[in-house]
Amino acid sequence: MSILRAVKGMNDVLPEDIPRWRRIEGLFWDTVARYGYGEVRTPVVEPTPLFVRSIGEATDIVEKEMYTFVDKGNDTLTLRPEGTASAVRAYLEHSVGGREPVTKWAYLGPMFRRERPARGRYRQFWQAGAEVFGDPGPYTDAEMIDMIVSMMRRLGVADVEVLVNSLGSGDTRARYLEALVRYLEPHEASLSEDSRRRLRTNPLRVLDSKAADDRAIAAAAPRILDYLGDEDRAHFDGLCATLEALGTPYRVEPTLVRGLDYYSRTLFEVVGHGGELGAQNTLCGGGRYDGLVEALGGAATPGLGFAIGLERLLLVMGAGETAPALDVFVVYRPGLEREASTLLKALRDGGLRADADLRGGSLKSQFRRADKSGARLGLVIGPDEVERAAVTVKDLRGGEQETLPRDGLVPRLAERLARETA
RNA sequence: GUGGCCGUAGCUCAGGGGUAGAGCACUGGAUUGUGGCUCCGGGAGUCGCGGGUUCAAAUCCCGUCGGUCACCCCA
Repeated sequence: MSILRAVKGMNDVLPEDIPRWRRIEGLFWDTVARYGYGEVRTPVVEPTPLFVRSIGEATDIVEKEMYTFVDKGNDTLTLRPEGTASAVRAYLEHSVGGREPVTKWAYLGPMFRRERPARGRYRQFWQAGAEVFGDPGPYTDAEMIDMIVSMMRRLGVADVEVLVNSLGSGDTRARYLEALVRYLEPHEASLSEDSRRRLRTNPLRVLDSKAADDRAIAAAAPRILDYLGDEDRAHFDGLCATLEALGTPYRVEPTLVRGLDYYSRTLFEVVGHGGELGAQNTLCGGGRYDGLVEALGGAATPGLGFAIGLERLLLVMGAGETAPALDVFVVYRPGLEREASTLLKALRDGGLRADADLRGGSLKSQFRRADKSGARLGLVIGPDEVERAAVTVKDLRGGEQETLPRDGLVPRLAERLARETA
């Protein structure tokens, strides 16, 4: 394993790409703040059993994708493969439910899954997500979906589709699973190997199969929406009606299942259609997990959450414009390094983003660097300027320049830059 | 995890047994203290890595690592 190569499926983000990331992050935080969420930060490692018990023993994530290791104290730990389990753990550990009836948390950070990497799918990938504890919905469910869609719109991601489904709860699920297995069993011989296995371990997932034969069988399978009990039905209808009231386009997708065991009732996915996405076109996934908090040892508390894959969003979001990193670039004649340094300090202390090439070199080469830096203004210091206690200020877009007194220069420039950007 | 395709300069790529190339990028210059356009010059590559075949391998063979596509799955 080369030490000069990032671990497979894990990536560096270099400064030139950071503005796009910042745009997403900034918009995410701005959006969730508008909806009343507070930020939560949890560790990237948790005790392995937390994930096994929340995500589910028979899921792909737990079965084959976790980065699990034994630390020096002999504890078995896992790099978090998703954010909900940690959020629930923190919610319980700090007894948050006892202090407030409804809790709205948002988070942004790296997640880890050992899968075969591909475009839009990495072993360390970034998710921005949110959780709501204590609100049974369905209005919050609709609000959350609407929040995600409007955020994507603001990012310039237009071509998206919202898929929703309900997995019901308790009785509904039991009755449906029975009907589903009864339907699938006669077709068992025609199912793919994976689906045959899932028929035993997690029959719902058979609906999720992309294999052509499986799809045909799944298409004719009984639909969970036809099995919803009265309360589940009312919940789902309430979700749909609220989405319509909010003007959020959506499509009911009865075979939408998703790979985590903890979901109940509302389930949704936002898929993109940009050619950049390839087969990994799920931009966001989420749903309701009303049983999870209790299953992990807390009081019965409804839960709802989603996560957006940032790398995928990056593939489909609009280019946007990026502001140059510098306001001014100082250019000086050899021998005037001290003057250049003190001018730079004054500019920076005055709140301007200023730089220079302190290696010196010809004015020509310094100006070339000034140009490449994207700075708005070039400041020139030569013997003439020093003698007159002045600085020559050149507009690097137009080219016109004037010599201004050094005294009062910094606030003057700050004002000029502020005026021109406004 | 299975199968296909691809790895040559920082980037995009040509070269498919006989001395490693182009464009862009980087860098120096085109007379005195001025960038962008143009012109001239310069630096830069263990041809992903390891093994094999051969007088000779970037080129052929095997393995391996990485990327990518499909499957699988998901964000």
